[in-house]
Amino acid sequence: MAAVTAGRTETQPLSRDRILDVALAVASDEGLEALSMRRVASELGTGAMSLYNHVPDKQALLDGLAERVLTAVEAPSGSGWREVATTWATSVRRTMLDHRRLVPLLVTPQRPAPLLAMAASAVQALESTGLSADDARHVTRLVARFVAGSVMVDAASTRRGGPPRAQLDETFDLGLEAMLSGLEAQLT
Amino acid sequence: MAAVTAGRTETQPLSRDRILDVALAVASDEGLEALSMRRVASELGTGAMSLYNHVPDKQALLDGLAERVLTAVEAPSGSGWREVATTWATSVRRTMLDHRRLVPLLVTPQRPAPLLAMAASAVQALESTGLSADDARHVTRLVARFVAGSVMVDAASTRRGGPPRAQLDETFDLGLEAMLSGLEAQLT
DNA sequence: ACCTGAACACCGTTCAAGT
DNA sequence: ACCTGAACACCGTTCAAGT
Repeated sequence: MAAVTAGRTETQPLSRDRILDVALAVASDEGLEALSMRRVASELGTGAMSLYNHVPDKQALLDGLAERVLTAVEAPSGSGWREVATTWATSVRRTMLDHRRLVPLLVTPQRPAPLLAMAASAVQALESTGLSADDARHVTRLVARFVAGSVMVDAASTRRGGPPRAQLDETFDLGLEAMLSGLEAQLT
Repeated sequence: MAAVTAGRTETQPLSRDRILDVALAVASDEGLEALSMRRVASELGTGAMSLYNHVPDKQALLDGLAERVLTAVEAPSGSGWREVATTWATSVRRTMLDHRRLVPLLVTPQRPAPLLAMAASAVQALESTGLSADDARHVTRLVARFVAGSVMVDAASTRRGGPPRAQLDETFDLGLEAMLSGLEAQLT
């Protein structure tokens, strides 16, 4: 909301960054349905067409939004593969739930989904703990699926008056633990 | 495609069922982006407003579509809880992947997501195998999350030239097995 | 070069008028 | 009662005209 108000100041020049700032504020406050080129432009005190000097089209704006949000995911760390997988999964989930209304954009089955793009770094981190390339891919693939589903469900249920966040966190932690224990038996 | 063509026959009266038939055909063939009230109406040889005599609004049409697709999910069966969980998860995934382009609608974090609605029947089936109510809910919650994430990822990757379906199936089966083995240790 | 108003081809839905 | 055309308030984007 603060960002939206700041966006109304008409002195600063238009830029991709300022456009993304406003787009993020609108989508966070009012949801993806409210995010239109015309709306972002009017928030910036200009016409829709002015945005096209800084962004090729709306899809590119959405991609930029997803990319910006996901830079907050911390690099996976830890010495054991389970620890690496856990910190990665937890960080991805926390980041996405920090932007509940953007979740469909972050997990969507369009384009090279950002979630899958991040998978490469997870695979690498897992390999550095001693896992084989095959095992690292296997673990990443399945953890990513569980995280994606959890984020969808959790974002949906916190929007309505679902269970408290603490309970969703606990369910996630238990599920991740179960998945990792089960995977351990499948490693070569 | 066949349904769309059949829809052009202008003799039959309009009905919710015929509208859903056409909507399903359009969305399956051309994706959810192509699905509009005006498009469905024109496919039926009438104007957009005629649809509103049988469907309150577009959201209700989408809900009807999701509901219709998900009736194909088989009732979970089996004597042990693992077998019940496996048949349910597999049936939900297969049904959703039979309608790849509808997946965002089926797993979306809006409204009482149909996936969660179906969860109640899974909980009941699990309880009938001897699981406690708490355990049945725990297993259902986590399996549903894994299934939702898997379907999102699988629908996205088969749309592009991703890995063959057989490999995605195997990844899913292994992941489900891992999840269930891990959950087994958490049961009371 | 960068910007932008008018215009085009769409949306979902309200409303009033038809049968 | 059921149906539906015109109209309203929106979309994203092209194109031509401005600076």
